Amino acid sequence: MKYKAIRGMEDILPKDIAIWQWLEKTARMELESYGYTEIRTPILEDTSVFTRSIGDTTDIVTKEMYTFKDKKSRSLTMRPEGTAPIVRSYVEHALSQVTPQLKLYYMGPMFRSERPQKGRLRQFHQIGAEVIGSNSYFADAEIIMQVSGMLKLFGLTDFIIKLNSLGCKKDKEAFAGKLKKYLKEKESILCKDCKTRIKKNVLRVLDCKNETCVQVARSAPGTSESLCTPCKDHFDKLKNTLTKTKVKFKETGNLVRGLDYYTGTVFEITHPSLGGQDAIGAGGRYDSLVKDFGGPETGAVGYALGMERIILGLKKEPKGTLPVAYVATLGDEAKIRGIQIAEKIRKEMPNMIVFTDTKDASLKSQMRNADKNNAKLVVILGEDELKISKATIRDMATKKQISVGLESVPEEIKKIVGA
RNA sequence: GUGGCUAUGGUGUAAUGGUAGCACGGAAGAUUGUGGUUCUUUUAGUACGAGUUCAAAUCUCGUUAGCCACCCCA
Repeated sequence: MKYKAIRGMEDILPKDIAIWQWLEKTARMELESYGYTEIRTPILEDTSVFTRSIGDTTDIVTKEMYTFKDKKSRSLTMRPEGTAPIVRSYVEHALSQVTPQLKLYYMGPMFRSERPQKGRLRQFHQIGAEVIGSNSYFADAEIIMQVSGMLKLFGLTDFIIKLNSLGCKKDKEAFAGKLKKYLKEKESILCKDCKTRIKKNVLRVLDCKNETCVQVARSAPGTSESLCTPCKDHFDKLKNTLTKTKVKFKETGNLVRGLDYYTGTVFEITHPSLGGQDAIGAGGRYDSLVKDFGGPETGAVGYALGMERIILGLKKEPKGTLPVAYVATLGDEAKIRGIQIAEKIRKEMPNMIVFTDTKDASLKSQMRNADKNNAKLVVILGEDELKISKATIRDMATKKQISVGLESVPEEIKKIVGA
């Protein structure tokens, strides 16, 4: 086997495509019913789009990005996530001038050069949504409600929405300072990773899995204590709204996101059946990002779902239900007529899949092929039929065959299918 | 990125260092124009590269890839 797909990048084969298409279709319908419209941004961006927004000390930026130079020595990066490019686009095209509030969704491949595992690829796919232009807790509530409903629509049941608030930029900084101070005192008993985290990304110490670190974190100052009054109010109202609208969530004080741009509300959706990579989605508020990109002060919330992980959590796969017809032909003359008849059936019945023989195979093997493709009926066209200008239609289930005029084949098929 | 486990036809599996076999799948056929069951035939493999040995799927090393844990994350 000489050629292989690049490590961590997978082909989605025909046998698996149905679930992908179904997921995409369902997500589109659901998101559009909430007033979201799709946005498509390029896969390549100027590297600084990500370094500035995600944070240049975060792991995503320091070791996981596919970054390279183009022929003119510009540093380009394959998008590791969807929010930063959207905000870039939002500011570039001054979309804040078009409408005060914009609801956007996207779906497509993202790239991160991590060590692949189950549920973790280097090219993976996300579905995401962003509400740009609202500071209100209600935007947070609606987006969480929406994602929760959509996951249920996908057929996922036992997911958990973890919820926390990091507070506004000031709160976040104050909290980081407080935490840093506290951890410095305990530094000697922390694990190696956490020691570097104190310098690079203090908040992450809170969700370290090391036992002593967990204990240290338990008595550390929590995010909730350092929220300013408006932030606390925002968070309380959000929780209240979710409770009243019966969206289940779990307040998780040590939930911290890995991307620097998050402020205020953060949430993470996990699914227990997925093992190590159990986060199927995550999101939060990023109120200063639009401004960081040079736009106006704009509140925004969003989330992203990992499609591969959702598929792993799904139990049943949907099956295609379109009826199938197979046009079996024998001889050159019949082949031509067969192609024409197939065309006619397709035109009159757009919801039917019509196969024709493309190999000049024997009738036997054409029948076999028809069966393999789950054909409901076969139109047989051979020399005998041509002589009398008729075609034979065989109902595969009942084995009944009828002889009909060439012109009326589509009509007869309609009768059999019951359309 | 670190550590561990693994690698045999398309898929799932077998082979004390000594003939790579089985099942499923694919293809063709079973008196020449009719599918699903059955039967026959056929197809296709030791991930890659070195080494040890008379002899390697099997032992050693390297590479690559997958899985698991960590890291991180969707």
